Amino acid sequence: MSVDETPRTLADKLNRLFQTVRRQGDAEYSNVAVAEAISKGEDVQISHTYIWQLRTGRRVNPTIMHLTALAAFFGVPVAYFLDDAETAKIDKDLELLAGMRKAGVTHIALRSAELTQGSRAAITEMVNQLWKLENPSDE
Amino acid sequence: MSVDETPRTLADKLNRLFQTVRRQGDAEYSNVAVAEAISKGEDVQISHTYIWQLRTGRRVNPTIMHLTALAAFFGVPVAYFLDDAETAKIDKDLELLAGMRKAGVTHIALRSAELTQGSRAAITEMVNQLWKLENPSDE
DNA sequence: CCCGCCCGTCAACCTCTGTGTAGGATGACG
DNA sequence: CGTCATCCTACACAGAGGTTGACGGGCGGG
Repeated sequence: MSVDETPRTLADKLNRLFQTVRRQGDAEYSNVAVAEAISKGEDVQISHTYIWQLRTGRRVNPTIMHLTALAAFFGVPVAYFLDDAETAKIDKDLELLAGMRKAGVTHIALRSAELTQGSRAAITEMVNQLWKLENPSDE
Repeated sequence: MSVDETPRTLADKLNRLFQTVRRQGDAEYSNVAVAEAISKGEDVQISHTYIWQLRTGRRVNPTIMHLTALAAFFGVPVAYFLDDAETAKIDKDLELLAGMRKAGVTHIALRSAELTQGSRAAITEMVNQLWKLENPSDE
């Protein structure tokens, strides 16, 4: 992996962290050092062997416990290890909610929730009418 | 866990997702349904039993593989399960959905999102008027 | 009424994550 | 050169993560 490419695999991302996050005197952390620091600082145990396996791509599917501990140690959000294409895909789903809010729908919905049955029915009916008016083709 | 508190444990968060993210006809997804959907859609396998174990807090330390699959299915970023700040933010979105459904206004909100600017403004205004009418005391 | 269907629950089981332990390389110090 | 310290590598194994299969209960339809 070249330095200026964005890391793709979990191993790459972890190695990038070792590469950039160093201790005083710019010496890279060793696997053992990180393992000890984590096992001491957090209340999570991790072995230097396992860190090595993760860095070399021999293990690729850690539990959230270990991943969070590593992220905490290096001072990055856990999402650093997970964000990529996956996140992009998910973000599209969230667009619906975001879009609704941006369109001022939140306002409508929240207040509607506090309305009486009768008023709500009236609103519903009105929305349905408008919707039909604007979407003549759909069912 | 009451509906309006932000969930703390992984089990709570997962249950919250089941509670809010539903399929058409507002029926809650069953564990089996989710397991099948994930095993089919993503290239990750997961068993309905395991989902149950996570929901009931019997297992609390899943691997990133399963966690990402679950997050993807429910349309939230993986960070929802890991980062508490992220959880709170997203939870507010989920609350909106939950509140709307409880009040029977899912219909309104979803369709409003498809309306033109003008119609939406009209609805908003109408809701505000009704709301003021029914809640004279509040600001 | 009973049959089929799907659900949540449970316990036994199997796979793979994560550990213990040790070998070989390298460098510092005497 | 010998010793010590510390690193990365390797591999077998313990145990936690995840699955399988079965049981009992609720519900709708013939």
